[in-house]
Amino acid sequence: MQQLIDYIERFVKLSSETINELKELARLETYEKDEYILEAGRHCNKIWFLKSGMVRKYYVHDGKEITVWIHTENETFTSLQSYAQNIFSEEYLQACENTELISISKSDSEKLAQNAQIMTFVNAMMGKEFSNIDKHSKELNQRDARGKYEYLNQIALEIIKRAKLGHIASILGISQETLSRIRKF
Amino acid sequence: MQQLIDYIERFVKLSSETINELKELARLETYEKDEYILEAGRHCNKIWFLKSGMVRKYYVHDGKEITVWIHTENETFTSLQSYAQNIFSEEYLQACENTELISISKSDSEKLAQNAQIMTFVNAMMGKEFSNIDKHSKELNQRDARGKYEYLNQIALEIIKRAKLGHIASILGISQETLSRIRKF
DNA sequence: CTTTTCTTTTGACCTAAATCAAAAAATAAA
DNA sequence: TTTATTTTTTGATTTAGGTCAAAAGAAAAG
Repeated sequence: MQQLIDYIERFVKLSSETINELKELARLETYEKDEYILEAGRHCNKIWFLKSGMVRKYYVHDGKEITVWIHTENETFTSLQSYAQNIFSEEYLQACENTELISISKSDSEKLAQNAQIMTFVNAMMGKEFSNIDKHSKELNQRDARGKYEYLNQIALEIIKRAKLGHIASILGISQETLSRIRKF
Repeated sequence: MQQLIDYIERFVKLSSETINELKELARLETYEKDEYILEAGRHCNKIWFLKSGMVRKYYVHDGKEITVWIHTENETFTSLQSYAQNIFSEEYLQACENTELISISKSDSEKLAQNAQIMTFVNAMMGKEFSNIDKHSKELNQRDARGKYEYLNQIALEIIKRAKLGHIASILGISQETLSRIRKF
C-alpha cells in the first residue's frame, strides 16, 4: 500500500487523513499468470495500481488478439472507455505473470472525489494517461517497423525486456517474424 | 454563441446563470484561410469551439508536416498536451478555410470550473475526446490503407468531403498517391 | 531426464504501398 | 482570358514487411 501512496505523492502531497481514507478503500488483489482481471463484455468499475507483475490489455479484431499495451510495476491502468462511459468493455486485461494489484472501485473513488488532493492526483494521472496515448498513437502511426521498435525501446524498456515477442509485435502493429528480424539487426 | 450553448446542452442542461457566465467569458475569433490559430513553440491557453470553417492540427517531423486531425463545425478542440501540462505546443493549428471560433481562455475556464454544470460538461467532453483518440489510434494502427480510408469515411465524412487529399492521406499515414488510387476504386 | 507444447528464428516468396517522375486537372493570379 | 501555381491523377519501379512453412530453442508437463 505504501507503494501506491509513494506513487500518488509523486503527483500531490497527501495528508494523513487522505492516506487513511485511501487505505480503507484500496483492496489488494492477486492473479496467477494467464488469469483475467477483466474480460470483454463486462463493465469495468475499478482503477488498478500495479504492485508487482505484468498485465496485458488487448482486444479481439477479426478473431485476432490485438495487444494494446502492457503495464508493469508502478503504473495505474483501467479500461478507460468502459470505466468513464459506463459501457461494456471491448478490452481484456490479463496477467502475463503472477501479479499483485491494488484496486479502487468506482463507487469508492467517487467518495474520494470529495477530496481535493485526490482529485488533483486523478486529474494529473488522467492528463498524463491521455498525453501518453496521444503521443504513442502519433509515434506508432508514422514510423517504419524499426522506428516503432526503437520508440518502444526508449519509452517502455520493461515491455521490451519482459513481454513475449508476439505481444510486442502486436503493440507495434507488425508481424512477429519482422520483429524477430529487427532484433538481431 | 447560441451554437456553443446548444452544443454544451447535448451534454448537460445549463441554468440561465451559467449561460450568462459563459456569454461573458467566451470570445469570438475569426481567421482567414491559412492563418494560424496556434503555432508550435507557444503555450496553448485556450479551448476553442468551431462555429464555422475548418481547422487542421499538425506537427512537423523530419521536416514533414504530419496532419493529426482536421476539425469541422460544432467540435471543440485545443492542443491538449500544451493546455493540460503547461508546456510548449508541438502542434500547429491552422485554418483551412475562413473560420469562426469561439474561445475560452484557460484562466476564464478555471473560473467556470467553480460551476458544477460546466465541470460535468468539461469532463464529458474530455472523456469523449480521450475515447476518440484511443479509438482512432487503434483503428488506424491496425488496418491497411483502404481500411483506414473506410474508417475515416465512416466517422468523419466532413473531413473526407472537404479536406485536401494530401492532408487526409497524412492523417491516415499513407501517401497521397495511394489515397488517390483508393478513391477511384 | 524425456516428451510434449509453446515460442522464436530462419528462409523463400509475394503483395501492398512507397517513391520517383511526369501529365492532367483545378484554382488562383495577372 | 492567359499564365502561373497548386493539387490530383496516372504510370513505372522498388521495397518494406506480410504470409506461409519449417526448423530450432525454450519452457512446461509427464
